[in-house]
Amino acid sequence: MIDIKWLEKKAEGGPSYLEEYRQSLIHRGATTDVLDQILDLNKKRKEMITQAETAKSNQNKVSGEIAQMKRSGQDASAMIAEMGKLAGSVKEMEAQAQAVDQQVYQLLLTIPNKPHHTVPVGGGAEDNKLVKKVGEAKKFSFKAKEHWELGEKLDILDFERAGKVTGTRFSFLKGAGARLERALIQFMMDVHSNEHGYTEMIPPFIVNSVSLTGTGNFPKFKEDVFHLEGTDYYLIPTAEVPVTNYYNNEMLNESDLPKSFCAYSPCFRSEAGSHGRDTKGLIRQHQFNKVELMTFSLPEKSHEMHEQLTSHAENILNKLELPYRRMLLCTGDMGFGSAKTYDLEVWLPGQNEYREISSCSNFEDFQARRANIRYRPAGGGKPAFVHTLNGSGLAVGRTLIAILENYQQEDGSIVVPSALVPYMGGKKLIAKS
RNA sequence: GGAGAGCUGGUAGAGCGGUUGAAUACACCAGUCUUGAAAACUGGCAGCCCUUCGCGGGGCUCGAGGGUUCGAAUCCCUCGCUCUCCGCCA
Repeated sequence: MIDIKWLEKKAEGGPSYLEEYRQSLIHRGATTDVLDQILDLNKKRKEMITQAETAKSNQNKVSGEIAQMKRSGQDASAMIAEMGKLAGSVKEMEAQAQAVDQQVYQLLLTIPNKPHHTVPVGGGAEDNKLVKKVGEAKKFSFKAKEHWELGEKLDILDFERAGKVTGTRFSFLKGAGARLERALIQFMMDVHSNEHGYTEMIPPFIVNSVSLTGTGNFPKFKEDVFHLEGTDYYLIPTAEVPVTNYYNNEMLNESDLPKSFCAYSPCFRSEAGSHGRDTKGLIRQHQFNKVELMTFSLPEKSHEMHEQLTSHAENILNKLELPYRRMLLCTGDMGFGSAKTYDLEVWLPGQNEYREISSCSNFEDFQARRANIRYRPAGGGKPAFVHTLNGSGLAVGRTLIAILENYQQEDGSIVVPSALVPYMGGKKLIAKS
């Protein structure tokens, strides 16, 4: 959530002061009249609060006098009768002020974060900036196959039966495929907890609407998550939701920060609105596994932590020796709550293109404000919002795809990356049995 | 699923209709003492909102939401959560 005071202050400087933010809203597909609406309502809100509080103040004063009189044995019935008449209108004014306050809050929940100044301005993926490229796209002496073809031939992936059992965008992993998925989870969690210092976590895979509001999924992206009918429970679209809300409504100490967690979870996404995209294979499933990296940081350290977190995700790709590139997303291509996002894109020879395998974002105080996660500065002083960051470290299903496509051989067998061999019980090759 | 107990500040924990936004302790911050640290002592210390250039003033918040009342942390209702016991269960 954007700070209403920041918005107010910017607006005071004249229309030009908000121009940059307005532009970023447009790039993110939002309309900017919400801003004017919010600013107007906020003015009204302040007036009404002042009015209601003046009345309330008066009521409190008289109540105090009544208490005094009662204590000294005087008759206060005339005063009580008069206050009785006023009580209703005071309550009404309070309710009205509260209603406007709620309106402002609800609107604030629907507008995206402001981009960090290092983020390139742009409308879509074509304006993203290449930060670096690691590894060379492997040359094959034969035509590289796509993972679904490889997987089905090896009998380690089964989409057809998943369609029967559940529906489209689901899959069975089988035999060495299931084993490879499990090995990847284990491997990623080991690297992040042992080498990168993250505390591992397995969060609830179901959360409530408060948590989803905290991370920014609600109210705007409600249709993206699966709802458990008749409850306030939702399947998590990412472990980011439970892990970020781990400290919801809490006050941390500066000495507690930074706090970093790596969490394994399945992720569930309705993929509403992506009909027809990536319908084949494992790329876009309703359910997939992911290892998530999440950091609660001091505000002044968060961009440094962002670089670090991204490099931790990259480290998995390095160890698996998969070619990839890091993109800095432009204002128009970033997620709703992010101030700055790096995407890691892995090379997929079967599809002959780079595909996102991790997205690492710094939300600054956007989520902390929604979820009310603060810390008390070490030298004493006012509590402040923490900064939250997260990134995939990595999307497991897509990593499996990358391994199948990059490590394929002409006969359709798959060489197991050496870093994974111990996690595969010593198996070095996945071949047709 | 049944029965009971509880939910108060950063934490623990008093208060149970009217100077109680809340005793006390711990934590935290500042200071005295100390070569330094610890201990001891002294003082400070909830958050949010409105208002003010500032000093300050005002309002709200004792799990959440309603209600009773001139007035509610305290009484009533609904919901959520936690704990204990019983049942069931991986």
